[in-house]
Amino acid sequence: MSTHTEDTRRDDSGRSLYERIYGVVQQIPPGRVATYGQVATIVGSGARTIGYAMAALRRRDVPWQRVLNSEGRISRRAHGAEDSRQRELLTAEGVFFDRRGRVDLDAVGWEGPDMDWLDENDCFPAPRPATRR
DNA sequence: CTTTTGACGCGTA
DNA sequence: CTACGCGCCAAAA
Repeated sequence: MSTHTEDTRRDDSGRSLYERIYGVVQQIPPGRVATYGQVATIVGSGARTIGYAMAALRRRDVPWQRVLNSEGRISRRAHGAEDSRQRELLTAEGVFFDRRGRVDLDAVGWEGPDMDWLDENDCFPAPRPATRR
């Protein structure tokens, strides 16, 4: 089909940036969480882009619920409220939220893909998310 | 082509 | 703790 408005940003393996992002998120194991910034560093883009990709997500094979913000909280949606489903899904896989609605990134923060995976997928290492302050 | 719109992060005050 | 600014940038309008 000869369109000119479709996504044309591809890497060497023919994947769009969003597809690469989804590929990274799929590596996060159950019971662990990554941050938007962490995924961004891994794919080499800005943190907000990860949020856009999650918002645009239509596939069901991507564990989007495991991506939290740098505070270890569920980011608010455009409407202003948190997604209660995200918290349910994480709770169901054993991720504990404290009274302030935060998870302990030091305890459940994902360490990222191993070097081989990063290499094969043209990604970069990123620091494990940690509790700030 | 331009403008708008965000599931972000971090420094500062 | 809250509030604000600004860099970031793909996608849709």
